[in-house]
Amino acid sequence: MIRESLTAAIGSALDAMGLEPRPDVHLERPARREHGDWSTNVALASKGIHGRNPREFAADLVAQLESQNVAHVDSLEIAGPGFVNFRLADTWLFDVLVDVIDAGDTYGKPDIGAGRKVLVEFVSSNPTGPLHAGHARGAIYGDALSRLFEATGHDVTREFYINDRGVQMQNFAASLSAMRAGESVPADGYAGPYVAKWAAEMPADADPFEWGYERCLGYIDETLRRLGVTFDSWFSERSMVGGGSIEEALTDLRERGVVVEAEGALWLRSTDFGDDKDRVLVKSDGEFTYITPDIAYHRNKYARGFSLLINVFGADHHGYVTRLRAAVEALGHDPDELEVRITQMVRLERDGEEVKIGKRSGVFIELADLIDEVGADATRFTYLLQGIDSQQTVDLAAMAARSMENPVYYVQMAHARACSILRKESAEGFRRPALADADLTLLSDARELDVLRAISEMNDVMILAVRDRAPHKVITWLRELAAAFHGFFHDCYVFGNDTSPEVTTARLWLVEASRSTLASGLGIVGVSAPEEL
RNA sequence: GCCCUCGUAGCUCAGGGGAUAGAGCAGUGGCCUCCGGAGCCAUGAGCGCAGGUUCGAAUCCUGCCGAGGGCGCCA
Repeated sequence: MIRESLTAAIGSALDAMGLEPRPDVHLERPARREHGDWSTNVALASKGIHGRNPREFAADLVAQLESQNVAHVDSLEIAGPGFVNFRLADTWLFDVLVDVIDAGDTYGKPDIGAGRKVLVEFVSSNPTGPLHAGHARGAIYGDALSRLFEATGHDVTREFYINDRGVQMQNFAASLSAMRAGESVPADGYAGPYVAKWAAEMPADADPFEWGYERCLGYIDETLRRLGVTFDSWFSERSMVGGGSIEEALTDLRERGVVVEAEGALWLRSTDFGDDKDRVLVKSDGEFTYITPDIAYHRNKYARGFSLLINVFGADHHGYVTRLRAAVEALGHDPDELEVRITQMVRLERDGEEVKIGKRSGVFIELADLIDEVGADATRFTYLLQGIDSQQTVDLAAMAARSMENPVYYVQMAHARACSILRKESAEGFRRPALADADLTLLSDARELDVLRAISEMNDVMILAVRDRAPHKVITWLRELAAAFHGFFHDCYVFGNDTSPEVTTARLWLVEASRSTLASGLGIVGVSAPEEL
C-alpha cells in the first residue's frame, strides 16, 4: 500500500542522511489538493534532532528521495515552513482499485487487535420497563464500537449487565402484583401503561418477580434485536449472590486493607484511590449498596481474561466513574484497562418541539416506537452521525425522510445506484473482461479519481476510528465516499451513448469496487446496504 | 460550591499540533436527448472571551463566560 511504501522510502532516506535517532514519520493527506497527494512534516518535527533550518533539511531529504525513484511518485516539492509534498501519478489509485477487488470485504480493515480480547458492556438497563429513546445512543454506540473492534481484529464480547436484584426490582414486582389485583401501585412503584399491560398478561399463579423479570428482559432483547443489537452475554447480578462472589470480593478488599468499619457500616477507602469521598459497601442494616455487586462484577470481568474492558454509560452516570475506577484499583487491577465511555444526551425533536423522554414523564417514547417510526437503519445512522461527547439534537421527521438530504438514504442510495448499474450490465449482456485485462488508465476523469481517493482512505479511517473509539468517523467517511460516487454517477455514464466498451469495462470495475466498499463500511456501523431503495 | 462533557456558518455538525477551517440543511444563481433529477455544480457567511506552551493552536494547558449532566448508607 502506498502509505507503507512512502513511509519506508522516507525512512531509508533519513537513514541515508545519517539522522540519529530516527524520528517517527508522519504522512498525511493534505487538506488542499495543491499541496499534493501526500505530505510529511518530518523536516519540521525532527528539528530538535537535526537542528537545521527545516527547509534546508527538507531539500536534502527531497534529493535523497528523488534518487530512490519511489513507485508512483511524480514529483516532490518543499512548501511552507518545511513540508515535503508528494505528487503522485494516478497509477497509485489504480492499485487501490485492484486492492479492493482482491481483498473484497476485508479491504480497509487493518488487523490492529491481533485477537485481543475486549469486553464491551453497554445498555445494562434495569429490567423494570421497556427501553426508551434515551437508551438508543448507548445501544447503538456500544454495538457500532463492537463492530469496529471486530473489523479491526479484536475478539469482542458484548455484555448486558442485569440489575436483577434490589429495591427497583422489588418495586416493579409489587407494582405488577398491585395492578394485577386492581389495586393502586405502591408509592415508589412503576405506573406506566406498560405495567398495566403486562399485569393483565400475568397468570394468576405467577411469581410477579420472576415473571416480570422474564417478560421485561425478553422485551428488551426483542427491541434491541430489531435495532440489530445482539448480546453475547447477559450477566446477572443475582448470579453473583448465589455464587458467593460478592462475599469473595469483600473478603478480597478486607485482605487488601482498603476497607474500614465505621458508624455501623463497612466503607471502601476509595479516597486512597482518587475518589473524593469514601464509599459505603455494606450499610448499617447489613445490606449492600449498589456499588458492592458492581465491584464484584468488575472483579469478575478482570478474572475472565479480557485485556480491555469498555463500559458505555449515559451522562447521568458519569459521577459513578471515579468511584468505580477507585474500586478496581483498590482490588489491585490496572484501572487503565477499564475504559468508560460516556454518551451525552440526545434531544429529540418533532417539528422543532422537544419530544420528552423518561419513564416518569408520562409521554415517553419507547425505543420500539422510535424504530417503528423511522426504521432501524435511519435510527442507527442518525445516532452515529456525531461523536458521543457532544449533546445531539435530532429531528424525527428528518431522520425518517426518504430523500437524499437524509444522510443514511444518501449513502444507501450510492450503494443502490452501484447495484443498479451492475444490474444493467447483466441486462445488457455486457461481457466484462477480467480486471487484469481492463485498461484502468482510462479512468482519468476527476470524478473517477475522486471515488478511488475516497476508497483509499478507508484503512486510515478505520485506524483512527478504533483508536478514538469513534464510529462516527466511519460515518463521516462513508458520506464522503457516497458524495464522490454520486458525482461519478452523474458525470460518467458507464453505459452512455458515446462510451467505448473499454471505458465501460474500467468504469464497471470502479462501480464494483465502490459497491463493495460502501457495503463493507455500512456493515461496520450496522446499517444495511440494500440493492434497491 | 465541586466534578464531567460541550461551545466552530442562520440551523445540525465534521475537523490526526500543521499550510487559505470543511459538509449537509436553509439562502442565491446555474445545469435535464442516455445507468433512478430522490440529482449535480457554483456562491455568501464562522473557531464564546482572555492568557500560556509551540517554528506552528479550532485542536494542548490555565482562567473567565455560557449550555447540559452529575455530586446519597438511592440505583
